[in-house]
Amino acid sequence: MTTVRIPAGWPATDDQARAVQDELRGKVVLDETGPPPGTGHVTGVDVAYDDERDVVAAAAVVLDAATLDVVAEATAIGRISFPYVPGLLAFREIPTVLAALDALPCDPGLVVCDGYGLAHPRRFGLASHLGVLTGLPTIGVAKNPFTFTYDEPDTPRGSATPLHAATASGTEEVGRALRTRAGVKPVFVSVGHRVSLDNACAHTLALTPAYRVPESTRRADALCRRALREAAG
DNA sequence: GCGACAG
DNA sequence: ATCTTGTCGC
Repeated sequence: MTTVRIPAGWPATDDQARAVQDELRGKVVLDETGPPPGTGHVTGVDVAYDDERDVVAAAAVVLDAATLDVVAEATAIGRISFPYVPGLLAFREIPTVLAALDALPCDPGLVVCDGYGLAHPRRFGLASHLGVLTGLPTIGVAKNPFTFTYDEPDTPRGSATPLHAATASGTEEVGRALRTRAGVKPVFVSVGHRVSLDNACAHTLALTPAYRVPESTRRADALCRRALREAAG
């Protein structure tokens, strides 16, 4: 476990945070396919909070993409760096997540985030932000549709429909509602950095042989909760 | 102006 | 995210 400080110059207001997103958005790489599913490493990252005690715990769990076995894991503890504001989630999670990733003894490979990438009010969600800061290929797999709309995918696992964002001129496809378990609420996949949407969905399916949510984020979720307990609660 | 809104 | 008991089911 490592301890982190809030970076100097970290945004203090919503306006400052939005300005950072507008500035970094141009650095997102969208013309790469990303690593093939089932090869190399896939890393899940997640964060747990104790707002009362001002503690945040992050975890990064590296899986072998072929077997989904845990290869390595790391945690980090920090102070809460930003309140939860829809559209500004990254500023609350990133400092501690970066520290957890840095503490890993091996290459993370593809990073799977618990949230959105391109599917974001300014097209720069947590997965995009983390990708730009690390240079790693990233995708976002969220459990809720946020402000976006979608048609219900067909019942079978693997079925998908477009995730739409409302724009001034109409609608824009920002991701996909993907059924990872037959007849169960879909997850919402979007591109982060250096990965195509098709590949992001293929990875998500490879990571969900048994549960709706990717094995990577399930592992990271359990680990960061444990780290938070041991650090605070 | 009011409500909704990833985690 | 987090607060929280039991309960139905494999």
